[in-house]
Amino acid sequence: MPKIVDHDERRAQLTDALVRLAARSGLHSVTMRAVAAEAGVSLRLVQYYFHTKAQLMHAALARLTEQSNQRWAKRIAALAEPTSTRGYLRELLAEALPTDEPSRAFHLVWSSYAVLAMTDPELAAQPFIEGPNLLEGRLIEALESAHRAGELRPEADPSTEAARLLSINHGLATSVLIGQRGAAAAHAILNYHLDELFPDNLKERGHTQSRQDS
Amino acid sequence: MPKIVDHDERRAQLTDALVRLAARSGLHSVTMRAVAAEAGVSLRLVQYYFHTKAQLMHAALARLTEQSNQRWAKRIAALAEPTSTRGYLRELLAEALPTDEPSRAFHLVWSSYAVLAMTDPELAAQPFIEGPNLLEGRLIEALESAHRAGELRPEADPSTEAARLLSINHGLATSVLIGQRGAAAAHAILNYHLDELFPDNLKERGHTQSRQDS
DNA sequence: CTGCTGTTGGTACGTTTGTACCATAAACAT
DNA sequence: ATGTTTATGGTACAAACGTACCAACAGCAG
Repeated sequence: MPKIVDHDERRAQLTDALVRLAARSGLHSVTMRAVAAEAGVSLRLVQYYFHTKAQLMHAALARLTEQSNQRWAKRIAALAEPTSTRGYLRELLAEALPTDEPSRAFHLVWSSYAVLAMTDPELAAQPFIEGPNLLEGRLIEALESAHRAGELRPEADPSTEAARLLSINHGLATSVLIGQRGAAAAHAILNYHLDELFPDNLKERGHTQSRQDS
Repeated sequence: MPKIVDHDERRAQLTDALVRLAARSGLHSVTMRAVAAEAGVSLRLVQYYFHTKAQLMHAALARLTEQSNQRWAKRIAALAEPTSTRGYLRELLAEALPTDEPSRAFHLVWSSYAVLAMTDPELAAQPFIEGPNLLEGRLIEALESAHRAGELRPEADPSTEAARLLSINHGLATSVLIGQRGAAAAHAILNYHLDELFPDNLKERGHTQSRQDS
């Protein structure tokens, strides 16, 4: 058996090229030829690894969510152990905001797919919504523990709070992508919301959550 | 001069057909021929009133925002005079949520345009973001008056609250469009937020805002 | 009626799309 | 070397796209 090539890695190169292209020129400008050119390979090779365009699109979407999950995992792993729930949430949501360039690219392409899925049942069946759902799971978990610890308002409902946070985050993300708001303004609004979520008069019991990076 | 036809009305028919088509099959499936078929006219007619496809797309976007503004104006005009600020906000945001079919169509098409605008500078220059901006203006206005009336938390900032409301609303809207959440769940979260915005312990001074439709 | 102008329908051209096919060169295990 | 897999090139084809062009009809002035 000659010329052993990692097919998955090759596919990753191609789907990455697709994402790069989509982030730059929009998902509508993604063609087999354009992807081949972006990846620096021949059109024939793209056809070799993805028999049809739909397969390529689906694979790119899968890789997109996979990369996003990896970024999240890395970010919370890099988080210092003794962190407040609030800091944890902010770190989680900061990744979900299109601040830096890779995050911006991700959100742009993901939104493009989301819009496509609104009218394409086959794409809607693809569980790429799991990205947000995974985030929502972590949010619920964190909020429930915070609620048990008495850091939240007593009448707060953790799962609803998680949904609200997620909605705010997505709304802010698109507003930033559209250019309606700057990244700083989005972060400010997010912090405003977290301020309300964690009222000051409840957390006056010497917590070590002092590290305040504005 | 023979055969006098209202050009604007004709254009409206065509752009409406475009929006209808885009809401059903996605903006990517909008072609000159498809729009002509949807409107029940010939391709030549579409070319006659819109020399190029870009003009047609821009006109449809303009009409979309115009119709949206009209719906808002009508909705708040139909609102009974003695309404609480909270009821006013809920009415305003209910229109901005893809609950009924026309509202769903509007959000779907608007999101499609928004995604396009992220990579198309010419489309981004088009001031179709004014729709949300107009809503934000009304929100700020209402929240400022409510703040002056003492219905809000004293430390609340009306303009930030407006931005937050708008973000929540947009996030909820897309989650409903994606099928991640039902319309009822979205409304519940919205009411949850409004409950927090207008705390009960502040409004216990015999206001006539009793009409509570759940 | 005759003729001009606004309006419509049909048709065609060049380009780009996804997909398909065939031959061939390069790389590596045996 | 032998043979199988990987990769590339070229070419082609039907379909759909935006756009342009040309003939024909409808209504009003003279």
